[in-house]
Amino acid sequence: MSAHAHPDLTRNQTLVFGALAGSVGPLSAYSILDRLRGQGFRAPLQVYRALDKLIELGLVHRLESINAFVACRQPECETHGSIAFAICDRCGSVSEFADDGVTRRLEGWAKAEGFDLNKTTIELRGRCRACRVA
Amino acid sequence: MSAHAHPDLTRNQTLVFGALAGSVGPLSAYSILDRLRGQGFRAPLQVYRALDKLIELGLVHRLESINAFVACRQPECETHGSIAFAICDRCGSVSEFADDGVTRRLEGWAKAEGFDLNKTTIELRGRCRACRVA
DNA sequence: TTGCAGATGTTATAGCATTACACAACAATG
DNA sequence: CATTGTTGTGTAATGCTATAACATCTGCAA
Ligand SMILES: [Zn+2]
Ligand SMILES: [Zn+2]
Ligand SMILES: [Zn+2]
Ligand SMILES: [Zn+2]
Repeated sequence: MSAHAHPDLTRNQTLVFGALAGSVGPLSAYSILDRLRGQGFRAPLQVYRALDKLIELGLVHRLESINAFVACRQPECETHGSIAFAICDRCGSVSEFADDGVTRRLEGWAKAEGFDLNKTTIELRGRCRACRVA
Repeated sequence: MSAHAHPDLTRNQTLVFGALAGSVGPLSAYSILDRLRGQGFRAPLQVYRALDKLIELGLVHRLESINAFVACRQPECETHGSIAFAICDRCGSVSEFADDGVTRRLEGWAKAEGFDLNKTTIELRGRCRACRVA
């Protein structure tokens, strides 16, 4: 399922993570809600609260440019300073990767500018190899 | 005002760009709308349509992680493959910068993966030098 | 027992963005 | 001139994303 240990998730957190882990692509909070109505979910806040916790734990990432969420699929994700995502605009697939060279340069800029860096968002939009020809 | 030439903008485009260029920080589409009600703006679409065009022209950038927009302030912005933004979570200030090393590495990854790269989003969140101490 | 922290349930509301349709201005074509 | 196509505009309605506010419940520690 995941490259991470799951430190005692609650029921709601487990359900939300399961929805994401079982999906091939990213899901919006509202589509997660719809998938979990059968399990008793009724309001967006149930999803958002679980997502907040899962993101804090590093099990889930938020894709800022499409307002959606994915289960982490990068082994040793948190050992890297920043993570990048490549999102296919045609099929919706997401590739997660780390490039320490990119991280070093961005952290170098921050240090030089006195910017206290908290979180880095790197998202590539385009067409994946499979969709490129089509 | 700007580092760019302004190729015959329409009235609405001029007003929206003026609002952004005259603001110290980024603005949301709805706060732009509020600022332009006195000039006859009535609906969000008037703002979004102007923004679409201004972004296409490279005069304005969208900040994905805060759903807001800024006037471009980077000289020769479009000569770089990708642009990064550092956003202060306390005062809202935004620094725009280009790092060709970062661009090279991300483009390198895309080429190696066969990913047809269309747009790159790089956003740093944290505290600017001035807010870091406070 | 009491108190606290974290998680949950529910309703309402706020904030962001697009769809759909009608109309106006203008240039290019024939 | 009449036609056609393109781009911008105005307006209303709708849809999608996210949070505020308040009540309740659970488990655990003092
Ligand atoms: Zn990850
Ligand atoms: Zn694809
Ligand atoms: Zn720029
Ligand atoms: Zn600041």
